[in-house]
Amino acid sequence: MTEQPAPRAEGAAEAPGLSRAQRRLRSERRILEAARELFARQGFERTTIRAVAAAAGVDPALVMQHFGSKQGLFTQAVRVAVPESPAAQARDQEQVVDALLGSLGLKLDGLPASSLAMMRSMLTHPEAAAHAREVLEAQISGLAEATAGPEARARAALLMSITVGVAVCHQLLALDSLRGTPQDRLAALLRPALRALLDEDPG
Amino acid sequence: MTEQPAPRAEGAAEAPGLSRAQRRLRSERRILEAARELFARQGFERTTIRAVAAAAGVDPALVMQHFGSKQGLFTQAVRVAVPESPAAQARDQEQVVDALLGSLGLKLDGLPASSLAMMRSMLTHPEAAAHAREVLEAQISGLAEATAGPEARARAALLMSITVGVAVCHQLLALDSLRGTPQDRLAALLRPALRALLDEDPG
DNA sequence: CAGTTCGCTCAACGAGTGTAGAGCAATCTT
DNA sequence: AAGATTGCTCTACACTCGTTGAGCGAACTG
Repeated sequence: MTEQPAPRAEGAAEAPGLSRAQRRLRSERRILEAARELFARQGFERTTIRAVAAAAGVDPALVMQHFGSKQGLFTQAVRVAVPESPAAQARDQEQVVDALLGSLGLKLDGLPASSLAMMRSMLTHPEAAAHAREVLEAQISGLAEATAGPEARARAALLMSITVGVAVCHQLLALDSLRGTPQDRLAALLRPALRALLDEDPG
Repeated sequence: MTEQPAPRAEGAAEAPGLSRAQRRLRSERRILEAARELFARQGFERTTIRAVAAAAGVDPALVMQHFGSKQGLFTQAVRVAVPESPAAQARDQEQVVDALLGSLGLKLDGLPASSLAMMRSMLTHPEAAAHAREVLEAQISGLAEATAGPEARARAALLMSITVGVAVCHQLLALDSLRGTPQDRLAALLRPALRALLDEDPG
């Protein structure tokens, strides 16, 4: 019927058996989770603190209290264990290719929300761009070290660019032509291209 | 010295010999040019009409009068002759590869501001995303038709994804590892990878 | 040269944003 | 059980944004 006017959910009545610290932690997690999802879907600028708070079932001011500012919330939401270079412990080129395809989110069920949030905002939000550059350059370094050979860094940069491109088109733009193809087929088609960038040939 | 308090540049004193229609057109062009540059640099949401107007040396209200709304301005700024599929009149695979590398902005001196504006905003602005999908799918169709072979559409989609990825990383993120490599070298390194996606091999 | 047109600016509104401070009520302490 | 602590909400401020309508003055028309 008529919607209950939110019975003054004092943040207390629900979840009866939790301590104050536990409830605080639970709120923080809920906010972070909601923030990641919204940042991943709409990017930094279109995501409002009010929307995050509403999605988390919480007052906007609480978000400020926990994370200091919208930027602080974004930083926390995006900062997760920085994925080590996809080729950290790869022994041969085939393992490098496997690692790259894995980091694409083609295998498994997509990339984590935090990664999507960073990617979604990296073209419009300066801090996200800086973070993206940092992460990508680090991965390129690892990749270049693993591949060696002439122009290793340029090759590695192109490999990461390809990864970014496929991730962007598939996960963020959701191109039908990509979504309509099974992920293992995409990986299979992509594999020779990645191999071609790893091979040393007389250019 | 102290800056002149803008001597009431009535839009008339300057450019003495132009007719009203000519001045109107000149204003429109200036606004569009400023808009393209700002949209390309900061994306849709961070670009304000006030900033565009200031960059064009014009009152914000004039922008509204010319383009109706911020969205209208963006649409006009981004709508340019849709680039025909990079492989429209390609005869063999090598010409397809050339066309792809060309549409990357690696050759010449980068992509036009209108393309950069669309790319910059395509992850955060729904209209830009729709436009990007439309353009990319069209190019994929043309590419798939030119390449034929098994799974042609998936291959074409991956080719466009690679193009997008390199363009994003090079033109928008400005990754040092890419900017530090001559563009012809990047093209040369990329070529075998693109070829690998065009070749039909038993997968 | 008088009257009209119109490109343009000025000033302002209303909505939405990030953010800060006061206060409540449930939990923790003694 | 009384007091101190604190997670949380309410209210509101200051600001910026897109957008609008009135009006000015130069360019056009006769």
